[in-house]
Amino acid sequence: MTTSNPPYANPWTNKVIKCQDCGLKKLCFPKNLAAAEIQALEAIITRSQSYSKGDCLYHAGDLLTDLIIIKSGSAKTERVAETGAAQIVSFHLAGDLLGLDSLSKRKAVSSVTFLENSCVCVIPYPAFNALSEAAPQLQEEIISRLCEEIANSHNLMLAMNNYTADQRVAVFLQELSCRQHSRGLSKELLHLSMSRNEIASYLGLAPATVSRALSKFERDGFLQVANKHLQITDYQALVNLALACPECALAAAT
Amino acid sequence: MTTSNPPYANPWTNKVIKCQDCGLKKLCFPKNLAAAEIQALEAIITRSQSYSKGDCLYHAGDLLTDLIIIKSGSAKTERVAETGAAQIVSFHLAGDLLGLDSLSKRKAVSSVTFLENSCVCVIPYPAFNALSEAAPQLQEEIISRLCEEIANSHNLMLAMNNYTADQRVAVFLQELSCRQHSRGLSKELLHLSMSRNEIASYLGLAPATVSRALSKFERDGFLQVANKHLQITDYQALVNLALACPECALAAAT
DNA sequence: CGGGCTATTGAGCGCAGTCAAGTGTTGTGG
DNA sequence: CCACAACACTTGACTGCGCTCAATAGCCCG
Repeated sequence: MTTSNPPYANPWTNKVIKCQDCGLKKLCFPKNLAAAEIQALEAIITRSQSYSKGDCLYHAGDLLTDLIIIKSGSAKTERVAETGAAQIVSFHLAGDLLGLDSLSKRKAVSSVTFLENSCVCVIPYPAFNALSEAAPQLQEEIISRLCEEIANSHNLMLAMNNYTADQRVAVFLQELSCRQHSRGLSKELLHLSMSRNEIASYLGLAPATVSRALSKFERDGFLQVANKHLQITDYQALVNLALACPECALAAAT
Repeated sequence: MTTSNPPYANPWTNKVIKCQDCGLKKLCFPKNLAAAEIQALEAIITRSQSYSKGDCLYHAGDLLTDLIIIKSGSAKTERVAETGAAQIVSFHLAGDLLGLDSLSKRKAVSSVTFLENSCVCVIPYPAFNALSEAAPQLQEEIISRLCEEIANSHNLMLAMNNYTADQRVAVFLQELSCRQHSRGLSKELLHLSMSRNEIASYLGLAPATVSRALSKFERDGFLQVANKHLQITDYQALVNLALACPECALAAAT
């Protein structure tokens, strides 16, 4: 799975990037940590392992040995029932922690797959646990992330149960827009790394319904669709449709 | 909200019940803790505050100052969107921790309401935090509970998106049956503390659809319905319909 | 015993799913 | 670099599940 490039180094530049110099430091795991703690983290992080589009980080049932953070790229978390029914439960962007739902068991309850070529930072659990004994803020940060994940799930459930197909797609776009924005990217230009199929699974819709919604938004004049490149031309119209979705507030706070 | 009875005492017997003597000790928060830690917990727990059916523990936005555990009774967690759309995201039974989704912010993102007359144990956050510095197992336990909550949400999402109305109701009954069973109660006799309306909200269905599903189960001969008292007469038939729902495995492990 | 609420059941309709055909896009090998 | 194959997406027609609305029946409280 892992393509072979030197550990501890960015595969593009072959240079080691420290947390202090990382573009994600305002957003990523260490955002609330003191300088000394970040320095301690530096010592145990393996940087910039890279994966290709479609690579699987782990499957349900795998043993987990590390805390993984997306440095660049994106991923999906998918849950599969014994019946074979599958459900994408979250999309992950740069700065997100992966495998939070499996943290306590150390055994994956879902699978994570990369949606594009991606790099990750790896923190081995033993070293992390040793570190968090000295720095309780690390545990706090983990707990905070877990709470966010719960709140996100609940919001998604609310949307799935109470909103129409069009509204759900609007919520999805708004959420993505907010998350891109908080990463310093444009609010209006969305680059989807996931397929229509994956969006449909996430929102509990049929793929055809997602297509129809996007086409409708284009007809209604507030979105331009060019395959995976979307442009929101009237943000307020989108928000009106999504009706002040709570995801956005959360994503903005992240 | 709180009815006035002496703190630290069971309102029925007026006797203080220690964690060691509590019927829930196999299931409740301290289940994985060492004797010394439980003893330390004892010192900071306020026991047996009681609430009446319909009482609200807290509303979204309220400041949270304590960790709350249901000692007896049941409750629901409800999330309300700015649009007014409401969604019940979980039902809580004895031994459950309340307000996990609001833990990190110390400010409720959802509201908790009791479904019947209930008693709770209260652990003030400051005392709890002080204690967990000395006993990291406490933090571990919290993290474990949070992970379970995430997994539960994801399972529910999966059910809502992939299962028919009948299957969802079957999943709900099976889940409840498992949770009752792990609390030492019957697997077959279910006593619903929630209304059809609340079940419908939880499952993302209309109340009428829940009624219809229950009537159908009765016609099909594996369930007897007498208002809030249900009896599962063919458990396997129910499981076949719910198709090995993952909730059950989780509830059994709790 | 009556009032109010909750649950059940029926009739009809609409949203979104399914199926299928057609179009566009991407990646691969000649 | 082009041709082709495989795949992803769009769009249309039709169907059906579950929602809505409404009327009736049952339960629980004072």
